[in-house]
Amino acid sequence: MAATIYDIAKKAGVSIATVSRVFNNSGNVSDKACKKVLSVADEMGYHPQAFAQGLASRKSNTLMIVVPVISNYFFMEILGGVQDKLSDMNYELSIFNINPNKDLKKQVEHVLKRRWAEGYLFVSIHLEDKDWKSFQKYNVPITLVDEYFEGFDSVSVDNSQGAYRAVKALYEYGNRKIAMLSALESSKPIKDRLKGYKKAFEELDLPFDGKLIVKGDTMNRDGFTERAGYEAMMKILKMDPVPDACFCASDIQAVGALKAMQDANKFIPIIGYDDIELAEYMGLSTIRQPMKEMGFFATQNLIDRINNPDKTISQTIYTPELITRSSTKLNGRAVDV
Amino acid sequence: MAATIYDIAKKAGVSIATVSRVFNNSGNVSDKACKKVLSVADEMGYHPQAFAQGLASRKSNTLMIVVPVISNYFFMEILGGVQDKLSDMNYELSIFNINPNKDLKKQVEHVLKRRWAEGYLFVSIHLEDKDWKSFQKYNVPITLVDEYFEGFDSVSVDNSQGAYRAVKALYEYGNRKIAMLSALESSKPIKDRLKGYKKAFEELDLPFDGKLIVKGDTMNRDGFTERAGYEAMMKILKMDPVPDACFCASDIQAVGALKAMQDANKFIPIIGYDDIELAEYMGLSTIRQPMKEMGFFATQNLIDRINNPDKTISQTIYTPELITRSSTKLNGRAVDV
DNA sequence: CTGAAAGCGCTTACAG
DNA sequence: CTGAAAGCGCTTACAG
Repeated sequence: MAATIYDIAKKAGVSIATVSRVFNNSGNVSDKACKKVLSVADEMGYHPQAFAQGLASRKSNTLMIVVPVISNYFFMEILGGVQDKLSDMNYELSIFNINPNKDLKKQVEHVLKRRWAEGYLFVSIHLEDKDWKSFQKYNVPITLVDEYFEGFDSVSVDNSQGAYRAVKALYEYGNRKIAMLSALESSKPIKDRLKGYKKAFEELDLPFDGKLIVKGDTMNRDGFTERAGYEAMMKILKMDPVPDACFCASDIQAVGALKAMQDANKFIPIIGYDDIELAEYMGLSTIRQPMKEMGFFATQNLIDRINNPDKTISQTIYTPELITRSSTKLNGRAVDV
Repeated sequence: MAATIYDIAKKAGVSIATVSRVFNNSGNVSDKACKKVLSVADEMGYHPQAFAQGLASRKSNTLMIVVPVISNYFFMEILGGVQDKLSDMNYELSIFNINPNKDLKKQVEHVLKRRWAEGYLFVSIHLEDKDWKSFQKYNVPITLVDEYFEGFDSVSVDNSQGAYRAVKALYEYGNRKIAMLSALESSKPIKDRLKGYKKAFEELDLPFDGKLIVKGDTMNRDGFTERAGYEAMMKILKMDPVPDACFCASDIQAVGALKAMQDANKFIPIIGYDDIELAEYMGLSTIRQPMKEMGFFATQNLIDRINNPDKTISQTIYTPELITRSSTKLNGRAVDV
């Protein structure tokens, strides 16, 4: 059996209170006692047990990040930002992966009830306002990322605005028949991006045509995959006439689309969405979401709220930015390799 | 203040033992009592607190995954496999991110001492045998991924063999001057892949030339980035004469290399390493590491050990597989777009 | 099937 | 600066 605080106290000839003080840097310990405790602890390989500390102090020192799909690029970048913020803070990080086959609301509620963490970061979890509202009663710090609800801090990007900018840029390059390479319509980001796409058509006075909105057949990860992008672009290239240009709902789909164009040997200008690291190396024009910054900022926000539960709720909305690279530059000419 | 087991017990007119039994499905509770407890709990939004359960039962129901860099593709895929395995198991998952600026061994030891988890998955953590050995005294289930030590279960890939196969394949396609696009030499995977590269040269009776081993200048993530790959390939293409072909130490570097070839408008056959999802869409030939399977299997292994601490230690070594795509097909002809 | 009670390993006023 | 003691919210033999 591993050593406990009692073993250390006995061997060091002090009380458990003193041992506790040493490990919590709470001061009020003589140099001598401190050294003795530390050396005994080191010798016996002792360190306070996280769970006992958590229970006694009523602080878990843990943040939990709740996500729907763990291996997607958006989440990876967010996670990177979270880690950057956490790197020199004394918090543990737990990940809760939502099971897509079970009830979302129940899973979220369960997580909250267990009181595992001191604060929760919900990433890309989309619920109705009334559901979010019902969680307020748990009275625990929550920050929403890529989602919006007035009762919690949130950090998100204006998806509609992003799509709008993409279409408008394509238009300004001289394109008129602008397709959208979409994904699962019921997904929140797609809904918002579709909205922006349509808004652009209205403002630019372009004739709207539902057939220009195309998605792939593979719908895992809600269709945000290279494969789905490939499939969709193949459909687009088979249209007659072929659209002038295409707005892709995500970079990862755009990667598949690029491949499709190569295989079909037909090229149209495209703009992606996200600005994942790869985009630069693929020469992909895109709408940049500052994912890492969002993760960093959201974490900071959450920690601030933990330390100050009464601070004003803040809604942070980033406006996505157009990044121009070569994928929009072949505009106008019919490129055949 | 949130409800505790006492509140529920009182309101349901039973003892706390009964409430506990209900939530632990330990049976021996009358239907009536069970229903009553459940309805009261639901009404008061009660669920047992994880930390108190953990302390009392001496089980944390948590697995911890320890990694050096959180946002790299290898880790992402491993994590995906871990989650797949965990999805219907009753375990929490914590992530511990090693801080590259602090002492590695101390951090690992600290993690172990806190006894946060019931089992630990170390991913790409490379220590000397004597260090791993010293951790055996903590007597806690540990599975190593992408690392080998005889005292713990491990799951890894034969990196030397993988590199060997890549070079041999390139050779069989008729190439003789085969470069290696490398990364930080002190990184364990690079060491092993270099070994395989050299072994192939010997066996194939090719003249070894250290100048053929090239790396980029950017060394974040140990040089496993698109940028480093781009830089290195640019150097390779400037060599006189240009090498016939190139083995890239990772797919992500190969992506950068592909871009470099495009920008320089010079193409040589290349083979990557990993088989990340993108590889297929880039037409990148590669050496496949079954990352997701490794994560899945390692997790299963770890859970098995938690349940049966005395089971025989197992070392699982996957042999990587050559996947042929278009990036090796332009062999022989001098392609200029 | 049920409850009283001890114990898990800590923290933290409180009194000195 | 130090220690005795209560308490954190559970689980789990034990006795019935």
